Amino acid sequence: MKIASWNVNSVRSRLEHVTNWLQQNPVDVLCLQETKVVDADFPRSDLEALGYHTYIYGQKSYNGVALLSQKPLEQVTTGFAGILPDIEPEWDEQKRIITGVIDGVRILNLYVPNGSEVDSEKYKYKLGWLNWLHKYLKTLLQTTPDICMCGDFNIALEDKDIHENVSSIKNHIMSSDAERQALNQLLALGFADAFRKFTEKGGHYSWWDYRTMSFSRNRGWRIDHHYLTPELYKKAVSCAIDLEPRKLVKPSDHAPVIVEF
DNA sequence: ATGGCATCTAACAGATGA
Repeated sequence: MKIASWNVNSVRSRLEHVTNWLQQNPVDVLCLQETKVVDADFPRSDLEALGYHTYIYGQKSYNGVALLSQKPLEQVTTGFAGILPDIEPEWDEQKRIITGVIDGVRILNLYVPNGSEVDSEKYKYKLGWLNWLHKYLKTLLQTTPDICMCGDFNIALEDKDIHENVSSIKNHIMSSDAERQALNQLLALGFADAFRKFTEKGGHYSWWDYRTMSFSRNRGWRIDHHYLTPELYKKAVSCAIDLEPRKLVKPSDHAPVIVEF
């Protein structure tokens, strides 16, 4: 089974890239982030025409996640409230979580808040959001032991996941100590990085800033991840970043990442 | 130190992203 994750930075702006990519890369499930569209305007029919079932959780202008699956998904849930029904509704005002089950595997598609700048209000929101995600995962693991947690985490866990021209990594958004600690606490529940099962070296990135020709200079960050529970991690046979869509005209600033298990 | 670039909104500048 192949599961891909791709922050498309607007599914409507990227529709042609997404449909072309799916035709060339017929994955079982594609997890999209930053769809930036309300559900009524999601380009559902274009994707269904390729044989994909669509499960969407969007909002106006910002955020938004979706699952595209060749086979129908079971037990689809959205938001924190899908698993934590008592959570305050404000934590789901930003649409960042959608999940579904395929062949007994829970696919968890996340768009973690960006955080803006260290110590900003958005940064505190990011850390609070990750704290709720910890509770969410603990609950989910009680009923679903096999989880593929993927998406745009907006966190680079190790220095080698960041290009060498970033100064003060420890105080930078996406690599600060508190962000890494929060992510490590999630992983301590029993998740491992699929990419690192196959690739030890740094220099592999999934996001490059649009500005300053970052992509052509490979000044990027690896912030899009597939984290697997133990049985899935054992079964994983590959995990790779596809650079091709990032080379196109008007690309997303993220590249898709694909895991196979 | 700043802004670079891209997307969205009922905009023509500002918020957001990372």
